[in-house]
Amino acid sequence: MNQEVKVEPVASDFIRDIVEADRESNKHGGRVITRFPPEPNGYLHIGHAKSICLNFGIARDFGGRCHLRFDDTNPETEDVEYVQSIMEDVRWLGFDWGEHLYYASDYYGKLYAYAEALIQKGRAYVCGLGQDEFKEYRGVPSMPGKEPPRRNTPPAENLDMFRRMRAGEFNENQYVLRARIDMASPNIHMRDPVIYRIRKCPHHRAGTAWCVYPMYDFAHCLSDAIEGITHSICTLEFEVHRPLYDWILDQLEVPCHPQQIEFARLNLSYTVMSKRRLLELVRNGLVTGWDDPRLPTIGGLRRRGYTPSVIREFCRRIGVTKFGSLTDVALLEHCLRDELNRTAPRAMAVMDPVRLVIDNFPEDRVDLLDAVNNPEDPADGTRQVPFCRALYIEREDFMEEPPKGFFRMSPGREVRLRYGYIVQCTGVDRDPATGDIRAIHATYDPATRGGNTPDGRKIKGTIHWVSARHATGIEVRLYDRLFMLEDPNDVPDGQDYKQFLNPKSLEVIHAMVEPVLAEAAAGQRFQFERKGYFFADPVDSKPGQPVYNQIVPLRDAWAKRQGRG
RNA sequence: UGCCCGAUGGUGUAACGGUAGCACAACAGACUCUGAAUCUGUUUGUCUAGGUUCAAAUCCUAGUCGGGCAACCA
Repeated sequence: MNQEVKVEPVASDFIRDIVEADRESNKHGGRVITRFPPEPNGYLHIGHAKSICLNFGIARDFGGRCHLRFDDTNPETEDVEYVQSIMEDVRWLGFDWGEHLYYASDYYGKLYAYAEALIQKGRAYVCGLGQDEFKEYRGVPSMPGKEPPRRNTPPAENLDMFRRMRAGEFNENQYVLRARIDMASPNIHMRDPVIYRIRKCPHHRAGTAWCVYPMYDFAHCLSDAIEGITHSICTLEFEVHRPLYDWILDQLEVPCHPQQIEFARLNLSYTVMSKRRLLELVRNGLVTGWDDPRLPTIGGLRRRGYTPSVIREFCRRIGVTKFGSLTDVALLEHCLRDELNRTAPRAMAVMDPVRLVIDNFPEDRVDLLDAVNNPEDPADGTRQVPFCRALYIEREDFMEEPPKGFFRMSPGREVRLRYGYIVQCTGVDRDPATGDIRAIHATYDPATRGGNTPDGRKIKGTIHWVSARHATGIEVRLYDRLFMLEDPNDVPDGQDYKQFLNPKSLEVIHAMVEPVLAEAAAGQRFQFERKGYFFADPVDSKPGQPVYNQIVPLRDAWAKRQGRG
């Protein structure tokens, strides 16, 4: 296991209960072996993280192991590019498969032999029905299917045909190998499912060694058995496949018979999780790529500034059930704030700057003021922040005619400049043409250096600032939810989910920041005081010129109150 | 329509026949050199109808609602 992985206690769930009971009854000789079996045809997202945490977490908690197995049985859609990114993402999440890296494609030889064994038992046959006929013979859920013509062909003939399939004598789609189960089964998956098809397509690992490829249902259960998996955990849509999973293993002489257990996949509010939709957003340029910080992909979350531990904590909190739920993204954001509050150093950045001139502060004087890096972590120490006559403050922190309850800066009132001085606003300069505020004027109280009030007077408002002379302008990207609809998978009739993309999901601004932020290295996280948590983008930052991605804003009771008013 | 699965506050989850609890969210207050954090408090729940039982969120039956399944995808 990766050093970084903390062993967080995980409350039990129905799957852990099963594993625990099996271990106590010595069902699998007390062993616990799980696997995470992605198909290398797309990038991982936070839904996969749930599965990864579950499978690797169970292995860790029960002293077992978890395999990483690429379920690469479809050469047409898979690619090594995905293999690489999936391994990177799993490692980044903090999990380690050790020696146990496997590929279903490495079992092609064994799987082929199992298929021949099934034929020899009279439990599989080569079928030459065309796609339309195939459907017709299969029937529909409410009506039984009927026997395909070759269903009762003797094993020897099927064996010969299957070998010829393998030898490349037939065209794609000309023949398939089918399990011989029950054409009248109420479960469609048991109506003689296809277990091998012909594909004259090179495989990203096996090359051109094969022109017959096993189907998921055949390959998956056998791969599990070959690896000695004890608990084969998958999502709910495979529930109806379980009888087939068990049937295949029961027909063949396999090393063990793993137990398939299904759980509900993760759905997150205001985003989409399906491969198809994610791909559509990327292909149509609606996001900048697979690692767009607005996407729930692992790459996107990493780029946004999420940490592996936040994702793990989130997965721990959502639990595991068989109920198809929609998890509120607010829970994810809570996990983020909870961790970042403890770990992120603070700094000041003014996102929408307006000039503040301290009229009684000497023109050429520079005060270096001590500022606490992280009030939640005294070990993080202090830094010095330069203070001058001309500063920038947040435009929204000044109101000429403040409403009730506003306690920032307004004419005649005192406000604290964080770690600076108590200042009193004396007036504003306006653009004579537009009436816009060009600068705010104030006087400072020299006795309040550091923001202290030796006379004990209470100052309600504290605002952040930067010294105009020492500030650096940098790019900051503010993110909001990708969709305006809580559940983009459930759009009103006749409408497309893409219509509900949030046009304001990305806003690029130029902020004025204090020196520590301008000097930061890519990959560093900060809390911009009173604003939110930000991450120096590892891709676009340059030395001395970081670009910040907003990870998550701070909660804002004032904004909420305004929104309500 | 056939089969499979599910249903506990707004959301996510616990309670494994014996006091419906936790977290997020929301709301109110305290505190505060971040309108953050922290602390305190409040609101809101067992899908319906029968049955079994001293006792049902839990077991049984039926219904309702929701999800899944009819790729030579996984």
